[in-house]
Amino acid sequence: MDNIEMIKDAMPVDEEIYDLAELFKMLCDATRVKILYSILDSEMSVSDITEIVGSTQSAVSHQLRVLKQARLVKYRKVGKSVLYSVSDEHVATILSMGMEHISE
Amino acid sequence: MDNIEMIKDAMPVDEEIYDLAELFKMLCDATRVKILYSILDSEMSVSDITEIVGSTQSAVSHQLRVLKQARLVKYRKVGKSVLYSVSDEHVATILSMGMEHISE
DNA sequence: AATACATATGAACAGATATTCATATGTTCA
DNA sequence: TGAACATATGAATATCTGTTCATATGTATT
Repeated sequence: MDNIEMIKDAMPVDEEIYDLAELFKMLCDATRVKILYSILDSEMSVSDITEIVGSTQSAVSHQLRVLKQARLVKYRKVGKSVLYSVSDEHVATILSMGMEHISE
Repeated sequence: MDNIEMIKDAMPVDEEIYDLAELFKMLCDATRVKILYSILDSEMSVSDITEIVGSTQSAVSHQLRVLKQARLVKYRKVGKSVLYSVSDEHVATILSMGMEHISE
């Protein structure tokens, strides 16, 4: 078996590749990264996130929806507010891996 | 100091955020992810990568340029060929962190 | 019930991005 | 030198993406 075939065999299947790319797609926008940093350690309301991120309420809400669909964030309603937080600790790990890479 | 201010202070500066998003942007396209997997362990020529990835020579070359600009891959010329490989082991780490996340 | 507040959402738009096609550049070998 | 091969590149295009604006939905308070 030649080298090319070996690499082909080791390659994740297409579905995994797409899912992986999809995950990173969530992290490739500065607004979304800021949102995730905002809610990494403690849950935050949309208006607080908006204030922290320095964007508009609408833009933040749209992006939260995207993150929600990707299951990267979870939320609970409290009165008029909705509190968001990251859905699992992998998010923090991936972000800090990335940070480690760029700060060389 | 309230919670919002604390989070704001812990937030990476904009430049870091953008660089981080930029890094993940390199990984948010299936073709680029496949290319990186192709050259994770051993260097490969453009035509071999093209064959492994199952795309066109032109598309692969364009994407290699993008990855090159982001310093995620390095290359050396050997005869008519150009052999590409990943520029550092962080790439593999980030990819496998991502894989770990999606395979839950 | 009326008002104010918090969040979500749809449409529209501008900018970014990946691919394709055609072709240029560069290298080897006869 | 000319032919064949390998890679790079520019232009064009179609698609995708993030923001904005306007407004809808939902909740609490009076």
